[in-house]
Amino acid sequence: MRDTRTARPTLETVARLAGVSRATVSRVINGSEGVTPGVREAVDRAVEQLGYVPNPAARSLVSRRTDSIALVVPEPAARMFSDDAFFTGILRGIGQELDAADKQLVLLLASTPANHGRITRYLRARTVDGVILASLHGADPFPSELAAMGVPAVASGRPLSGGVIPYIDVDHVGGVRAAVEHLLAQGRKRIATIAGPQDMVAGIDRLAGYRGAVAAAGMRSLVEIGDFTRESGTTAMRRLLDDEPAIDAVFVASDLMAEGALRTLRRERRRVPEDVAVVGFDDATAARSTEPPLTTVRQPIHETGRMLAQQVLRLASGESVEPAVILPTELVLRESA
Amino acid sequence: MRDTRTARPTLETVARLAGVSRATVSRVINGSEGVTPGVREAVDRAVEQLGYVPNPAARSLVSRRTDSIALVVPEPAARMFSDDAFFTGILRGIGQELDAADKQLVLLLASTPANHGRITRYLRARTVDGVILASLHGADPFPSELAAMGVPAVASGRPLSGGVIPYIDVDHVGGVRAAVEHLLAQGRKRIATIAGPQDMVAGIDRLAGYRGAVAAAGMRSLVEIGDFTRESGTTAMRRLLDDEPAIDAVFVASDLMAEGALRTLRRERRRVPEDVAVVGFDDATAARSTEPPLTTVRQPIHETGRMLAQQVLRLASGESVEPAVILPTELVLRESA
DNA sequence: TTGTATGCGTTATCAC
DNA sequence: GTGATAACGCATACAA
Repeated sequence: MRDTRTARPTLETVARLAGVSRATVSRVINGSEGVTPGVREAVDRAVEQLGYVPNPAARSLVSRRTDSIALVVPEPAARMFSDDAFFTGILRGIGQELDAADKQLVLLLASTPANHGRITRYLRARTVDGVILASLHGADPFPSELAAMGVPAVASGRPLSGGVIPYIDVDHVGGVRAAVEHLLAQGRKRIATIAGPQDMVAGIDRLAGYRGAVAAAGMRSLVEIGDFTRESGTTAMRRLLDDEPAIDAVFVASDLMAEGALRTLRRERRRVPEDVAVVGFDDATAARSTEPPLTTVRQPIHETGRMLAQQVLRLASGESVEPAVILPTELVLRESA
Repeated sequence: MRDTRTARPTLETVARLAGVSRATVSRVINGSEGVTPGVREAVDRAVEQLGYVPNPAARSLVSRRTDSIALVVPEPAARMFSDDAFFTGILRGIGQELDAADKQLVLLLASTPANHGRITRYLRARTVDGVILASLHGADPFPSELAAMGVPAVASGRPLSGGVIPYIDVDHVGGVRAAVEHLLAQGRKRIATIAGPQDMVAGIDRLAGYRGAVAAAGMRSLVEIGDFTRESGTTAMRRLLDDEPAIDAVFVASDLMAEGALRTLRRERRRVPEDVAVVGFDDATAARSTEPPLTTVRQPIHETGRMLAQQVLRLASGESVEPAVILPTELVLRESA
């Protein structure tokens, strides 16, 4: 006989206390239809009294659901995130939705190649009902692997590897177009860009947006590539000024790089926005505190997280979802442009 | 008869293919001692051929281990993290250690009170082998709750609620002392501080460190309280200058607030470090890029994460650990002081 | 060294 | 409406 005070109660324990069968207790726990109110009450009391909590392993073993969703974060992404509210923003969006659906979040940090195998194995074991992919770099193998394994999965950002799984992304091109048009409306004549890395969707699409908008205005492109860090913004801006001193505006593909660019402009004694207008992208927290405050393209980070969770939950429950959801971006006017 | 091509293989499937019993396969999988090399090989081949992966639910049901650790992040913490590499740094440290131990990370975002109950239930269900608490705000109820439930748990940062569970923290006081002594060695006469919120350990301990070091030098304290945001640094610095124009140095309890303080100083035309020396705390990425670059107290974030994971793994495996581990901080000299 | 048998705590399919 | 009872997939004590 086991010590009832220390051993965790099971369905059986509850059933005995309530004077019913395990099956009935299970029905009450899972909110099944046909249970007499009186019985239901008795069971609820017993559950309360014993502090009973269902064993997820046992439940999952038979139900074949785990009630948990994995978020896979490749190392390059983790690094990118580290100086920006992007990661935590997405995370909180995801958390909110999973919470509402009573699902758990399992975080998989894909750092090393060894670890990659571990993750694949983990996912193959169906330890989670679905997967959210923070696939920020180019040749990410996860999307196709997951598709092949038949695991419900959605990606954050259009996977470069092709349309094998549904994804959520923001309207990079539209956002950049709005930015450039704003600059044009101010009468800016020489609009350059500091682009992001060209092996990341955000880098690629924002540059494409710039090229398109500038071409539409009959202007020439003027491009420097950065890597989304503040430092790269500083040096890219310097190169830009060297190449083309007549620059009167620059669209920078991230706020962090824009901070760096502002720094260079300050050093070079170019007034912002009088001499050179600057527009960033992200609407990071810091964009409010730069000098001058940064005009930037806001992307709905929290909403992206929520959407990711919503879609993967749909997939996990057998529904199908749109192959792509593109969330709107918005130009936020401050003082730098 | 089930379709062998779609159904996931089980121990049974592997056993048949390898021509042995389930028990033997289980032994091979779990690396038990006494198994004939030949048999082991046959099993490995079968596993490989079938792409067999153990079912975690079944395994956990019988073994009573889940091979996963939860990280509980209260909402205030999540918000704090959002503009700083702190969260991702801790996360990567934890990830690295859990990875090495082949454990999974379950992220629990404790946002709403409703959600709090959900989390407690989840933890009580022993769905994880241990818990890491990112308990950054004052009256966090989790430490005592977990202690009462007997769940292996460690906290990041000394829990204000008292010593109910082991914790990992950094040497706030020592770090601040080094900072103040550095300022004293420069001959600074009027050293103020911008402290953090006084319901967070980091806020409390850093202020205590400042008071101690200043008192030891026979000087008076001069304190303004911020909330760790850039904006609060800006306004606190302004108040400080109003109250005591003769200030020639300030220790700021976070780099983010220090950025704000630098901004105010720049506006007030005070040269840094000539007129006013500034020392921050954290060594955030941005500390390298401020103008001038920020002298600051570095805390070993990654190491903290690793230590958290190590300790909780020890607890989970039945060992006991020190009630507190304090990691060293280090003064990083740049140009602001 | 290997195989047999049992139980882990649920859910679900039956009868009643 | 409720109660037996059979899986679910694995680890392990015990036998052989």
